[in-house]
Amino acid sequence: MYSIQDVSKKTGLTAHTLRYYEKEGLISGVERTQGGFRQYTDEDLERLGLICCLKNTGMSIQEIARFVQLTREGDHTLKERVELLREHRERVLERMEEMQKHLEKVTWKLNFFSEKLRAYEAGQKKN
Amino acid sequence: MYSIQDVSKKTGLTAHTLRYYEKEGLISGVERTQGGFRQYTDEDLERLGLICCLKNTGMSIQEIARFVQLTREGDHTLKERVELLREHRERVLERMEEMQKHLEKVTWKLNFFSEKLRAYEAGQKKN
DNA sequence: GCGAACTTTAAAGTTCGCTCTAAGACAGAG
DNA sequence: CTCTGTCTTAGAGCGAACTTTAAAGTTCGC
Repeated sequence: MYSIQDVSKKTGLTAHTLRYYEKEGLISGVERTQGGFRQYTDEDLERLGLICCLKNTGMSIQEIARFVQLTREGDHTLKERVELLREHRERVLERMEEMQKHLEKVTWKLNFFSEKLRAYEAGQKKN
Repeated sequence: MYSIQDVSKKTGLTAHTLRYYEKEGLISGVERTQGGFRQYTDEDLERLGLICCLKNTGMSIQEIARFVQLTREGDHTLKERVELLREHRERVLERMEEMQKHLEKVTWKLNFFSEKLRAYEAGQKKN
């Protein structure tokens, strides 16, 4: 059992953000102490792990909430969940390809400027 | 010479966004007709191309504005520009690696659910 | 030279994903 | 017990990147 601070340290999310995620339906059913403090289980941490992966690959809070909702509904939503993940994966791959392409142009420009800089500095030295 | 609409079509940015970029210092010195309408040159389009690459790879509007500002200042800023691009490139590569890693976990989860779905559907069919 | 469609500006509004605040409850050390 | 620090909630605030609005000016086909 982990306090919200423990989980904050483990995940890198702030306690505020963890509460926010809970409010938005990203992580449901977190247990409480008799005093009302959150107590996260190892399973909660697992679930948070997937959530972070989805978020980090650019899924919106809303879509993640949708996914979590489906998970809670049980096995009859498996198909929809598979589709949701597949589509997400597809989108991410496309985005990464595009980024790759755009990064290449940046790299090209970087090399261009590097060369120009070399020439410029050579010119400076002469005077 | 291109109107703002022409450029909008060519770049995929809206006319609103183009004006916004200009206001934020991303694209400066666009010529005007006697009536005050923007007239973009091929060179402007070139510059917009790089801006889109930077933006698409996650550079903030502010940083791009900084880069453009340096460019305007002349060759003595070449070194700083090279550094700026190099750092950006480094950050992007890191981010892409991380995304790759997180996407792998998503893919793993996707396969897991696919398998579970197959089993579930097989179970359904039996009844 | 008229009217529809397009352009201009400044400024307000929107969405996302947090982030912070306030006010009160609770826990553990001494 | 009391003190200090952490927890709770609802709700306000924030920064980024647009997006929309309003009111006025311009262009162009007929």
